[in-house]
Amino acid sequence: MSRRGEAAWLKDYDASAYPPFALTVDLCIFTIRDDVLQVLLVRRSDHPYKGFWALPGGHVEHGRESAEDAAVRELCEETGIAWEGHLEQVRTYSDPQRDPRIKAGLQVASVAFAALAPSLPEPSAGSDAADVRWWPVAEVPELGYDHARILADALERVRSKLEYTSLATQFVEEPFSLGELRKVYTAVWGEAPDLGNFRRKVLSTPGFVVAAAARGESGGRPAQLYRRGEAVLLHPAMLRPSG
Amino acid sequence: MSRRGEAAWLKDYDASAYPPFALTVDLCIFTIRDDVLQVLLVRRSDHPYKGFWALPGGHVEHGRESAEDAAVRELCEETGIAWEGHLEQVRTYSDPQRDPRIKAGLQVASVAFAALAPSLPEPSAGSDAADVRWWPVAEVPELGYDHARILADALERVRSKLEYTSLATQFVEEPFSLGELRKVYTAVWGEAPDLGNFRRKVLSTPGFVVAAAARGESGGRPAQLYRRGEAVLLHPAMLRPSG
DNA sequence: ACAAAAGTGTTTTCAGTACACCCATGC
DNA sequence: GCATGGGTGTACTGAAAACACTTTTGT
Repeated sequence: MSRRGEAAWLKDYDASAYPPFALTVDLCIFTIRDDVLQVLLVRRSDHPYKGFWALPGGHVEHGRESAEDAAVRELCEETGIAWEGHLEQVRTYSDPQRDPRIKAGLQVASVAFAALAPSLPEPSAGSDAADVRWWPVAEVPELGYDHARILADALERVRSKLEYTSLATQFVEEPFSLGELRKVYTAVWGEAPDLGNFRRKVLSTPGFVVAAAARGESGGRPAQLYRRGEAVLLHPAMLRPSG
Repeated sequence: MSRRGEAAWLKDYDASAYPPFALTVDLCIFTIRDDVLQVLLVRRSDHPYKGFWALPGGHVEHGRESAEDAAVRELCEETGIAWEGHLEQVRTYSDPQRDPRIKAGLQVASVAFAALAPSLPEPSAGSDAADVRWWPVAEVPELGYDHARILADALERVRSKLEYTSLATQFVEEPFSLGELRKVYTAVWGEAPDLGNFRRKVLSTPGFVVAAAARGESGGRPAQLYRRGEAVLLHPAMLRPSG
């Protein structure tokens, strides 16, 4: 097939033959504050679901962005920081009834992402949000759209990814101690992995963490500090305490 | 928020304010034929990528379907059977440049699915395909769009899901012998798990398989037959031989 | 001295690995 | 008998679980 051949059919191509979908992204931005897993929610200042708490997100800009690009852009707009951490596509939600705008002839499909971050600055409400705040995942209020479902899926994804990847290191600021890293697992799983076994598992997995020279101080004995290693997958997995 | 309140803003909602996306599904339909993992491909009879082999798929019907619904419908159209097996959403591809129709002003986002099936009837070419056939995954030709990438992602998903779920049972017809089930792992991983260890792992996992009364005959000793159990997750996972 | 956090051993238990061996059937 | 596929046994190894214990700091 030649480039010239492509151009020919493109001239005749009728884009309007296909009814329009809107493509949006929804973000589950997780962090750990006060040793508890928290998620960023915004209170909607516009219809639909005006007044409801919901996941931050927005429209993918047509012709210029992928859903991933849009997620990074929205993350920046919502949290005020240039995103550099891990961004995980969870899944896409496209049920026609999931967004009330179907009644106006618009079917909205949304690509959900999970983002993990070390503790972030307190966010400030943007243009399209009446309020923004971190919520402990156990205390989230009723959410608009199908965001309760999306959040549940994202949470399960994060929990299980901790088991077989080095994802937990995305929640801590470098350099970090093994105690800090263990707190991540404790917060996400709701139960603390055994201290000794945890240390052995992390240190015996090549590339999970790499030692950093410095030592910090807190209340007790200074800890050896580490940075993130190159390893992504854990083989075998670190199993959560109660299966 | 009242229903009455919703109706009010909907009247003023301008759906055309958002540029149109097309939403499609791409299907990686896997089966095992001749003890080899195979995938269904179609040869495109229309632009774009006319003449290229590609994954089957098509447009989500606006206002009437979710991507999952569309996947089931396309599966039926492509393979001629009412789908009852497992359908796994892999991820969504939305890079503006992934589909040449962006030059005609249409950005096409595609939700990819992986479907697993026991051996299916030989497919016949449908209206929008010049040819249809099964391809061993090691021998697939050059593909149109970004389908090589999609297929690679789906393959990796299937391979890893065999490790920690009972997904393999979706590839065999009930009732099945453990030898048949083991062939699934062999085909997907490219290496045979140890016979004895495999049997022990499967039989010791509650709900992986349940014994069926009948016994079959082939060339050798008749095998105990099984049906799929209720278990979905394997804890701990069954690891593939070479990491 | 004592609290707090880091870090080390040790014993038990269990699961994965590798491989050898026995069973039932058709030809 | 022997090929074919089904099925069992066992010794070796290594990692996970549970828990006790020691070390180094701040106050």
